[in-house]
Formats: sequence, structure tokens, C-alpha cells
Amino acid sequence: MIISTKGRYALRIMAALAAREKCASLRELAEEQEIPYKYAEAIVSLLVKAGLVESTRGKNGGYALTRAPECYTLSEVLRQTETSLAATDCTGRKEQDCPRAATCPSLPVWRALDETVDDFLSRHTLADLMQKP
Amino acid sequence: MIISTKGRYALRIMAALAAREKCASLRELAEEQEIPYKYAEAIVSLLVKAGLVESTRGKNGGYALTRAPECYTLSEVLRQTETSLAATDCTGRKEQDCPRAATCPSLPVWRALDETVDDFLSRHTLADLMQKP
DNA sequence: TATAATTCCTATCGAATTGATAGGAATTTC
DNA sequence: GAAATTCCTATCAATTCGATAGGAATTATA
Repeated sequence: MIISTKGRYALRIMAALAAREKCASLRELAEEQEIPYKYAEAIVSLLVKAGLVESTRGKNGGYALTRAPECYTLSEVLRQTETSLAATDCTGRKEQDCPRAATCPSLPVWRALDETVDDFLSRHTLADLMQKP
Repeated sequence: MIISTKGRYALRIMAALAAREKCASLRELAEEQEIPYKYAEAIVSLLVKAGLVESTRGKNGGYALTRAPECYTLSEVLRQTETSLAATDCTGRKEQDCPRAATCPSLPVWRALDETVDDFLSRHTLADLMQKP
């Protein structure tokens, strides 16, 4: 599996944010999306650190998107939540580790697969995950 | 990660088989490919059960491919080793579990991603993973 | 017929990752 | 000052994955 529950939660939270006008508290969002509140906290914190979402602290605070939904690619959101989007360890976390890399005949194939996936995720945006009217 | 070490081992074993004329013992293959012998056993057993590889028991026994390398798609080999080739749980193991499925705006996107990946894996074969002369 | 080489079968293990939980500090509005 | 909220750190339980172990069944050959 490439895309974890965490990543899909992140996208759902962002899509829910997009559907609102003002900033929304995580309490509401988590409830609406049926995502465990404390888990949602951990996820949103990643998005804030990455600048994908902005936060307002204190009472009446909450979160809001910083751009229009169609300006977030799935790729850039998921890069924040997934340990690796690579299809194999060979092109992901353990990329450096493999002594075969220089001559491995499979490696170019896995790189091509990664590129195929990343193309897909770069061509789709948050807007594609929103409820159509 | 979509493709596990187990899957890549399977492909390497099959590619090594393809590079030989007669049937080869797993002892040799595992050593050549630097794959733990006992793990290789478990993997080859899956391939035999699926009819991708044929085995000869007893002394001088071993394994051999049943087709030419270009006639094995990566997709059909990996289906034997991977729990799921789906990019998300939503379209994989837990496909049945999600009560949102009927109206989920994300689901079609994940299905399209799965199709993109499967297209890729169906267009590439064992021959693409072999050392070019 | 004994032996060696091999495939086949079942069971288990340790490490890593993931999804989730808990408690409380810091901040802001009213 | 109270309430609502974001922020921070630590921990946990289940699952999966890569790997290991022991031995039974089968076959060629000396």
C-alpha cells in the first residue's frame, strides 16, 4: 500500500476545510469526518509545519487552508504524511543501502513506476477529492 | 510501499531461473542472489502453487520457468507475493469495510491510481528485469 | 539398498511501522 | 478568570514483514 490511513485522513481534513468559509476547529472537523480527535491533532500539526494549512490559536481558533483546493496537489500533501511514496524500498527509504544499485536491472523499472505514480499524484488535486454539487 | 522485498526476491529468483538452461536448485539460486535460503523456499513455494514455476523433486531436482521471460508480466508475479497491490486500503484489503464507499469522492481517484499502477505492471515483464547483454 | 541432495510443509520469532491514545502546557477570546 | 482551542511529548497495541528452524517426503545414483 502506498497511501496510508494517515494520508487519507489528512486529505479528508483538508477537503473538509475547503468546504468551509471561516477557520474551523479541529473538534468539529474530526467529529464530522469521524477521525479520532487526538490522531487528527497529530496529522494537522504536520500540515501546519509544512505551511499547507494555517492555524489560529486560542478560543475561536482553528485551521484554514492557505490556497484554493485546486492548488494543492495530492503529491505535496501526501509527502507530509507518508514515510515514503516510493513503490519499493530500492527507490525509497533504503535507496542508499543497496550495493547492487549500480548494476541492478530492476532499478530503472522501479524508478519508472515511481515516476508514473508521482505524475498521477501531481495531476490530481484536493479539488478532485471534494464532494461534487 | 507497494512492492515488498518478498516480491522483489520472487522476481529476482525468476530472472535468475530465466538465465539458466536446465532446472536449478534453490540452494544455488539463493546463494547467487544473496537471498536467505529458507525465505527463498517460502517464496518459491508460492510461485509453484501459482503455476508460474515448475519444480522437480529429489536429487538433481530444482526449479524451472514454464514460459519465456517476456511472457510473465510483473503484475501476475507480484499478485502471488503481495498481500495487496492496491494503493490504498480503500481499494485493497479493507475494500468491503468502508461505510463511506458509496458516496466517497476520493474512491474513484484511488481506483484510477490502482489502474495506473496495474497498467504499468502489466506492460512490463520479467524480461525487463534481466541483465542486458 | 543406503545415502545424499533436494523439494515440501508447518510453526514460530523479532523488529519495525502504523493507527491510536493520554496528559497537560501554552495561547487567546470574552 | 474561565473556556476553548492549538501545541507538545510520550506511550501503547496490533499488524505486517522479513527471516529462521526442524524435519518429512521424494528421487537419482553409487
